[in-house]
Amino acid sequence: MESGYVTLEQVAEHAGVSLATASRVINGSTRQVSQRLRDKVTASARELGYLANASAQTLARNSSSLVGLLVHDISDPYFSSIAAGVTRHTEEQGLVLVLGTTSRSPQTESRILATLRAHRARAVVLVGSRSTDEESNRRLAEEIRLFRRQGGRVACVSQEGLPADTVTPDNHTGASDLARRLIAQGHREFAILAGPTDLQTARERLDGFHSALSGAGLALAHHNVVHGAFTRDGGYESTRRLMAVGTDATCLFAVNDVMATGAMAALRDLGLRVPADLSVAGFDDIPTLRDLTPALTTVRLPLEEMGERAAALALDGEPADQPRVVTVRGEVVERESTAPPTR
Amino acid sequence: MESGYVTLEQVAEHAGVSLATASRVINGSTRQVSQRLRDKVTASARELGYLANASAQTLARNSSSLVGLLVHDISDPYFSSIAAGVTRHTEEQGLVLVLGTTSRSPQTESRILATLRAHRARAVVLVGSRSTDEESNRRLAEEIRLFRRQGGRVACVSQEGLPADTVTPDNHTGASDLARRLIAQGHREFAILAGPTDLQTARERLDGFHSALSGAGLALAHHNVVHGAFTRDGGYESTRRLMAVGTDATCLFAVNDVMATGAMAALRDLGLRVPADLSVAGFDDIPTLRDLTPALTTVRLPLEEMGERAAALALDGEPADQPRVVTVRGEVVERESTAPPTR
DNA sequence: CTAGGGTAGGAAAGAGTTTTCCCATGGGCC
DNA sequence: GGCCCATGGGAAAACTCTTTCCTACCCTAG
Repeated sequence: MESGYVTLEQVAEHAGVSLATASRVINGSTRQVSQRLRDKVTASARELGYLANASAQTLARNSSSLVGLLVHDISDPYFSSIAAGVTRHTEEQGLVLVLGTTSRSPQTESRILATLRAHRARAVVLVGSRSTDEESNRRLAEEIRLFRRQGGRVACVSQEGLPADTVTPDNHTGASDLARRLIAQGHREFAILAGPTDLQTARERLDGFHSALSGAGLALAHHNVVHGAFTRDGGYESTRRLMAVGTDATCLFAVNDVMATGAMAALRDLGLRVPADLSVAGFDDIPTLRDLTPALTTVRLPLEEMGERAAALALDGEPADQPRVVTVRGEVVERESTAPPTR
Repeated sequence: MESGYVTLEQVAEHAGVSLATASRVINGSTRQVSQRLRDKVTASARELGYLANASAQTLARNSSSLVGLLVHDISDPYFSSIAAGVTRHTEEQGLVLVLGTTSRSPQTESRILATLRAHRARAVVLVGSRSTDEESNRRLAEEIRLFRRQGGRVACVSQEGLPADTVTPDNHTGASDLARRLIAQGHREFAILAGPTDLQTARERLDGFHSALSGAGLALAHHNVVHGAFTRDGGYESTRRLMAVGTDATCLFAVNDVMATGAMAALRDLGLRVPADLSVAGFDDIPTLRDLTPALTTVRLPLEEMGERAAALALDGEPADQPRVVTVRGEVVERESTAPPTR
């Protein structure tokens, strides 16, 4: 009470019982304790202000209540939406969420995974597509195997192909659906802000969009595909590059919403109106960005729910021996940022 | 190597030294170890893939590498921006960040603080104004004292008056400065989305705005002050209520940016143009919302930096015996959402 | 009335580190 | 040459729990 901590031993002594009995009362083991002693122990614990030492419990039980969450950048609303879902699920179960920010660096990712392993974390949720680089994927897979060998569980969001359960959007279908809707609006020439070349998610969305165009007998000019960073500023900069050389496109598809936001800002700075001069579409339907004007035509993903489901995969039920994949369909949401072309 | 873990004892045995020596090499204590043994131990550790058990270390050292971060809602960009700053600082120091989401519930807050105490967390950063409710503040203060008595450190963002270091924006001055700029634009009648009545931050911003109006000899009509939730939807709903009864104001001040976003959405839905029909101003300058159109006139706060400084207060240097307060000045940013009134 | 089985309680052995304390060795100094 | 001190190494205690194993007791059945 005075300074420092109250230990279970003190509680036991105060209650006049053994350490074992006190432990059984406090954590409720399989063993029964008589009501009389039970009352005495709980009364003593309350009186002394006992709070179990989580490290000691982790050590003794060899299993902790920590759950890791790895994101690239927590200030990106895409990640914070998913994080909210993961948080909800872990908090419901009385678990502790450890937030790791990788800044898109595989080394940092490995470092954080090792730390979680050191803490005997119960599970970890990896969010965000990683690169298609073979070497770093191999190392990540190895890190995941180590984690699982120690009894930890792993789930991913948007990252198939790893030895772990996954919740992933159907990027290909979503982008195809979007493309067909834009074609139905009358668009024939498209430009694409395709994100980084080595990012799986970006690539799938590009492919899906592309294949729908092909299906409609439309071609995608090479100079109308611009690669750049998967961020708001990447979208801005890619758009400036695109417009600097000029484009015949009537509709611009950015492979995610934050890039689309950057694109709209760039177009505004160039004095172009959306959708009058150029339509713009995104992907994700990030809640925070729904108040943009003109409102963004995009593919809605249930981000928070995806986080929750990933957490559930990593925490609930029995661990699967085969990686499970939960695919989430996106739904096209048509808003004001796209309109039939005027030329 | 096989399954489970490698312990320090195995490393020691493999290297042919005692457990004590191995421990000294791995963590680098004050004691010297000869280069010869040092090399043997590090080689063995690497070969066996040794990873220290963090719980055992925490137990033995009675101090962990966990740092708590408490926010109301991580998907709110205000909090995620601050979280990014805190993350940066903790990650630099090799510490582990635990994210707690309180959903604005004092009970949840207490529960999470207790959990952090159980884990012997090194420090905790509390973000976000709490209510002016005496009772819950008293209990929070008590919780903080418990935490500090156990050697933990505490820092707050936007919450003065607790027994802990604080980084806080100068809400009063910021709001006053904003009011004066709006008056200079020609506005004379203002409406205010004042947020919850019991939220300290909201109240300070209201007061600051109000006092600048008084200073300019302007009154603030009672029916032009609307209270509501401190969120985007709160702003939307407050605006609908305000406009339902009608207002003579030419400028609407929302006490934070997310509320201002809701306000702009509501006005758009009502067919009103910003700023032509009504100017709108906010507070915070949240990065994610900078791409709104019309761009929001607001008071810029260096959110990420505030998070970083709070983390620094909680982690660097010596703990202060007196609570330290770092005040951050906000800077008015005039953008397109406000313009001289047309009537 | 005794043997057997079930149950509540406690002693003690872990769990994997750090750290204290003790010992041995070697060097410097008189 | 003997003494003292500094230094590096190791044994063992400490940290706070959980859990196994043992004992004592009571109840029931034969």
